[in-house]
Formats: sequence, structure tokens, C-alpha cells
Amino acid sequence: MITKTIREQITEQIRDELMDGRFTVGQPLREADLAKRFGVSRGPIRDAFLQLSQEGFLAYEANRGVTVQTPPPDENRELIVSLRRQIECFVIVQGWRKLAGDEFHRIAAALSELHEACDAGRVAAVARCDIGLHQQILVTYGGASLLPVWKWLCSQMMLTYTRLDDYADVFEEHVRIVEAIQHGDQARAIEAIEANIK
Amino acid sequence: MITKTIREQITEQIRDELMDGRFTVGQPLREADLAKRFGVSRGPIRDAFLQLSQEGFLAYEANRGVTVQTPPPDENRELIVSLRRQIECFVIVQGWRKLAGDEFHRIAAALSELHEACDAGRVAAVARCDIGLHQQILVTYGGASLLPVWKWLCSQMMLTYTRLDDYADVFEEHVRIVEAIQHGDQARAIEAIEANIK
DNA sequence: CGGCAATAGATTGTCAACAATTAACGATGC
DNA sequence: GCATCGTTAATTGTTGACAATCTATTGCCG
Repeated sequence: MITKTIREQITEQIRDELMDGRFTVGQPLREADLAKRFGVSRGPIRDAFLQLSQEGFLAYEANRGVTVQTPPPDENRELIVSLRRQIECFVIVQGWRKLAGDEFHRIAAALSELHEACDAGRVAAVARCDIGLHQQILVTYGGASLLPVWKWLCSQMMLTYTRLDDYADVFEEHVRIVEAIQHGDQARAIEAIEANIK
Repeated sequence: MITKTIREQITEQIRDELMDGRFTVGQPLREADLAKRFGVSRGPIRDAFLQLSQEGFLAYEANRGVTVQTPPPDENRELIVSLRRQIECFVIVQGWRKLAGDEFHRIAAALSELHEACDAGRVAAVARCDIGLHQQILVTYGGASLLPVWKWLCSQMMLTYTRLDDYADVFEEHVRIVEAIQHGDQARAIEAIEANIK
């Protein structure tokens, strides 16, 4: 198994369902309900709620539990997109180099996962693989140092992920990014990334 | 009491001590140790560790506990500072208006707290009040929507908070910010904020 | 002597019971 | 009728015990 602790598995699952829009905005999530559904105690659920609150998916209030986070107001969205773009481009420029074989292989694998998800057409899977590919690139060039902010920004964008109607386009945009990386063409890589993050 | 749950109190306390540099980088923190020191069970300590890991102060590894986070590499620091600056300026511009009496009063109160802390000369207190004032401004003009990213960026900057040798300067820079806000001079406010965030 | 497996100790992960807090409801007095 | 105060049910917060996992040590075998 890739993720080890129950907490991590639960966190992922709930995050997926949130991206999938399976809960409505503002809806309260009860620890006991999910504990029962997953067949575990409230402990890991609590931890997952805490973490997802930090990530920006849930809103936490002391002694009152969590509710599904309201998407950021439109005027903030523009800033959020811009910040994420800056991080990804910064990392590419800063860490630019010829990738080792296995490094590029991991990116290619992420792209292939995205391909499958786009074919299958499941929203949550596409979103997760989309983010997953970007994360792989980010980590490869820039390490894990900026990951938390970046993830938060992504989660905020995910709360209003409106562009999932055309999966072929989504995939094609990422092919451009990966090809540019493969050919060592930095300028084209940045161009492709800037075009993709919106 | 301001903060209610034990978890929140513990989180704040540990965060303060981390900012204060009371632990060395890379040092592991044991749940049992801190639980004993605070006279509580491991539960809230765990939660605090989880949260502080998300905030970027600690590094978490499954089944291995947490260690004090390594400060971000210098090349990232520049980006982090820039992102924080963008957020604060964006919010000021976006939400600029004449503040209501109590709104400005809260900012003034934060400034006065910073004054006390600078006089007392305690590093952690100065850092906390510094951040506290900025947070008050951020929330007043832009709401809580961008708070989490902003906090993360701040925490990363705090890991290398090197400019605490001259408290008078720190205070003076913030006086300029607050005065500009008070006089409704947006351009000067932004200028003062950009000069302060570095 | 060096490498490897079994083992013991330390540490984190999970659980279920209990305590504290909150919110809704209804009784009571004005 | 209206506000206020207990009361109660639902929910989160905390705890201590137990299980799972990792680390270091020790003893064994080649």
C-alpha cells in the first residue's frame, strides 16, 4: 500500500469526495458519521478533519466541528491563480536541469495516470491526477519545501474547478508541458505551464 | 481565556517556543515529553504536532514523529517574501476604504501591543505581535479568506527571523503603516508595508 | 571479524470510554 | 405574548490503555 496510516487514507478519500463535489458547500461533516462509514474510531477522522481544514477544504470551528469550505470570492481567485503560477514557474527556473532517467520517468508516469483518468472521465480522478502531475514536477525541480503553500493554493482552485468538461484539452495541455521538459526546452515548459494554470 | 481548547493553547505555546529558537533545527520532538511537560495526555500534543507540521514549523514522518523544520533555502526565501508582500498589498488595494472606528481601534491596539513587546525585548513576543498586527490589517481589509496561505508564508519567514536586533526600527516601521491607514493614504500604506516585509 | 536475524525497548497509531461544550427545547415568571 | 433560565440531547474534546511500527542492540552463524 502506498499510504500507510489510516489517517492518511481517510484524508485522501475525503479530499477526493470533496473535490468530486459530493458534499454541498457549508454542509457540516460529523465525526461519528464518517467514523461509522469507514469502520474506524473517531480519532483518525478527527485528524483528517484537522488536516483538511489546514489544507483549505474544510472550515473548522472549536467545539462545533467542520463544514465544507466556501470557495474563495472571485476577486481572490485571480490572486490565488497568480501565486500558484509564480511558484511553479519559479521552481522550474530555479531548479532547471536535465532530469535523470527515473526522475523523468516519474513525471511520465503521472502523465499516463492523467491519461487514464481523462479517458475514464471521472472528475475527482482527473483533478487528482492533474494536481499529481504538477506536484511531481514541483517536487522534482524544487523539492518539498514549497509544497504546503502550493497545495493550499491548489485546493482553493479545486473548490471551483470548472474546466472539467473537456478532458481531451486538459490532457493535451499537460502533454505539452511534459514534452517541453523532456526536450529540455525551458521557455516552452514555462509557457505551457502558464497556459495550463488558470 | 482567549484560546479555548487545550490543543490551541498548546499549539500556540509550541509555536512561540519554535519562533524563539528554543529548539535546534532537526531536533525530534517527542509526544510523551511534551505531554508530561504540559500535564496533558498525548492527544492534544499530537494534534498540535500535526497542525504545526502543516504550518511548516515541524516536519512529520509517519510512525517516526516530528522534527524541527529546516528553514527554507535562501533562494526560496526571496519568493516567499515576495508572495507575502503580494498578498498584503493585494488585500489593501482590494478592500481599501475608510475604516470604522472599532476596526481601526483593533489595529491601533495591535500596534500598542507591539510597542510593549519591543520595549520588553522578548524575541518571541515581538515576532508574534509583529505578525499579529499584519494579521489584523489583513483580516480587516480582506477577511479571513487568505489567512492560511499568508500564515504559512509568515511561519517560513519566522524560521529565519534575523532582524530582531533593533526593536525600535521594527516598531517605527509599523507606526508608519498604521498612520498611513489612519490618514487614508493608500499609496503610503502600501509603500510602508512593502518596506516592512523583507 | 562481518553480516544477518531475533529480540527488546522506545515511540507513534488507534481505540473506546468519559468529560466538556454547544444548541435546541420547553417550562416558568413577568 | 415574550424573554429568560434550566434541562436535555447531540457533538466535540480529552484521556489512558492497548496495538502496531520502528530502532538499536545482541547473539548467532558463516
